[in-house]
Amino acid sequence: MATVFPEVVVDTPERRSAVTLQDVAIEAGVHPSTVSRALDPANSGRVREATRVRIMEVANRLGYRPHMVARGLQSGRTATVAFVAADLGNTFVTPIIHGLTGAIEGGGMMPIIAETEDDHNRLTWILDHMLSRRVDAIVVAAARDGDREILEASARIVPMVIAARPLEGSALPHVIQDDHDGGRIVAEHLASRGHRRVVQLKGPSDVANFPRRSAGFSEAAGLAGLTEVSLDAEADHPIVSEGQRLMRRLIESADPLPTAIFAHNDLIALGALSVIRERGISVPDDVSLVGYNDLPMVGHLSPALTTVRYRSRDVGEAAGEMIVSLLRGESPESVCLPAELIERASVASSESE
Amino acid sequence: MATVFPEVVVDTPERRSAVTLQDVAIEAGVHPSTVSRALDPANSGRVREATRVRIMEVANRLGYRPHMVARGLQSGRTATVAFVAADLGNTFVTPIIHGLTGAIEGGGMMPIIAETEDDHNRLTWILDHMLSRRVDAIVVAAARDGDREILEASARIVPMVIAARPLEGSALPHVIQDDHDGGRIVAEHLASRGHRRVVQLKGPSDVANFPRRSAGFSEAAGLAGLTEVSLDAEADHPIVSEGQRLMRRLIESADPLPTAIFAHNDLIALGALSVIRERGISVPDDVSLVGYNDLPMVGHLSPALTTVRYRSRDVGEAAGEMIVSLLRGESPESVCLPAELIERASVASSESE
DNA sequence: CACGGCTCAGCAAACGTTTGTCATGCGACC
DNA sequence: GGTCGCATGACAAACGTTTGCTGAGCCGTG
Repeated sequence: MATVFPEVVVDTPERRSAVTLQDVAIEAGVHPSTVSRALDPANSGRVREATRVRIMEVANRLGYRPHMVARGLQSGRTATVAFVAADLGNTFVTPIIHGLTGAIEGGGMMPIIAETEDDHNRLTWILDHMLSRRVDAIVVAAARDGDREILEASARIVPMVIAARPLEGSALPHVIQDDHDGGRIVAEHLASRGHRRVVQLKGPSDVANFPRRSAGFSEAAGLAGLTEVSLDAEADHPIVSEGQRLMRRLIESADPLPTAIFAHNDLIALGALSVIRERGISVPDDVSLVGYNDLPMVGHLSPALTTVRYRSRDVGEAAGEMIVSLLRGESPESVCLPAELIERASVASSESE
Repeated sequence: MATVFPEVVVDTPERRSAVTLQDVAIEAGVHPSTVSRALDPANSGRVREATRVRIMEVANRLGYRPHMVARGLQSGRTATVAFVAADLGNTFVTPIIHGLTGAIEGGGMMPIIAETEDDHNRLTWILDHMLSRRVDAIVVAAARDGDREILEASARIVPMVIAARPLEGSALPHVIQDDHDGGRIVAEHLASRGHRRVVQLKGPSDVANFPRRSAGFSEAAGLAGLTEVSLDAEADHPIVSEGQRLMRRLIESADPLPTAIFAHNDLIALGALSVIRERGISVPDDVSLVGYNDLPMVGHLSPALTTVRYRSRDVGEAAGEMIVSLLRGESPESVCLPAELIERASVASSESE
């Protein structure tokens, strides 16, 4: 049985602009290497002005476009930065990508994205893949405790910056926010509003941000004489449903409820809030609530959520600048951005004394 | 003046795993081409089983990692998909990237990201750059009216999918949502709740979603006998501050206010809401408000925002699947996802009659 | 007038793969 | 027993750049 149209492949007439450096060279009557130099601002000094102009004219006329893959093979640089996130579904990461993109695009670099889903094996696979792609650098915003070795191994091959999530016990360059201090200012804020019994809804302890927030909070709480109700559970992931789970557990186990709750991030706070509401409890009249991250829009919640601002765009931008610096052969300082409390309506004064 | 340490460059001992196909070949005592075939599942049939096993053992022992840049140069494929967004600051895009990544990573493909900032010249530059990088396909979620020609020109060179924002008058494969119908269901909902005088807070008309929403709304409003208060302005960009501007203008120009407002997206709705509040007007008691997109968290606003759900994750995923299909040489059907109204608390019944 | 140095451009060797073609050796079939 | 075909693997030519080296002219200087 014969195929109807065996050679129907002649479907794409001029697919892939085939014009190459070679073509330009021939048309301009020079050698390819001369074209290469003429087109590279850094080397165009090695070419006579008249020749350069002629070459550029030809290049434009022919619609020449550099072949970055070929260039990458020869030069070893791909103008590509890997960005590894934990969860691309989290609105927290867009601003990081935004900042990163802005910081690196000046050099013609662009980010290439992957997502670990907080799975160590996936992280390993992704790093391997990124190394195969010969990215110029890697930004990891998905570090967890068990990931240190694999990350440091990769960092020995290609420049790496740890962002957003600290990597405990590692000397890799990083740009993070001061979570310990973030925890502290929350505790002090609650104390200053007269709260005495407080509780934390903790994020997963293998993501270093959360133990740090926890420690900062507990230390300051102790100093301020607060009593901290302990909950024998932490969130498996920093997401809404886990916030709901923790909040239910708290309601079952603590009677009376503490007067203030510190949720380790806004999503957990949101989950807690929904459970609180469905039980007919009022925020902030019956219980105060503090989140973390200041996600877009939590200022418009009812009540507007008091939270710690996390400047994720700045984190992405700083990470990008650090990459650029690293690539220049410099040794940039790690960055630790300050935490900042955003006071809104979800914390009330406690009349408990 | 002599440089202190001229040859301090010996700083990176084993930077870049230098082990190449060549190395594996020598160690295994075969020709590089044999290694290449042995490692490629599609061609490993051309290699004796025993040889294949030996080669793989050597490759593992040496820690061989394929050099995707070299492969890309030879094969013409880079396993890379360009994703072009308008504004990476918008939480709307993360889910799109999420869906896209999930759909293409099966084939080892990864997205490379850029942002137009709704600037035609930037779009042009980005497309050029992506073509230089020899991406295998491009997903554009940033189309505006004036972009049609440049997009179609690029689409002649590399497979392209238009996502999220329709491109009026173009036959390029696309995956969008039915904005016209979205506008319709909003109007019908308002009518069914007894509203008679309504108004639109329009998004920029060069982004095709908005005229479509507008048309769908107006047609259905006409059919339902609603009178539409017209506002002689539209948002320059679909962002909060523009929503505020439009709302102020509406308050100045319309007396009395219509009983219901259709904001063309949630951000505009949010801006409107903040102005409404600062004037002491109540939503939904004095005026009802509908948004569009169902951004994460608008369900937790006060009042919870009635809005049209935009399944941006699904859009990203469908776009990714379409890319995969296109790359297989197929001709996938364009996708138009249905709009769905999410009724919440920001729309009340009107007792206006 | 010769020679040193500078400017300009060509030559060719990489960079690490993939892939079409060719060579060898073997068993099988007629 | 000769030829055919198949399995296996080597060879070499790409893919489109960049870059160190070489060399031809030219100018100025001694």
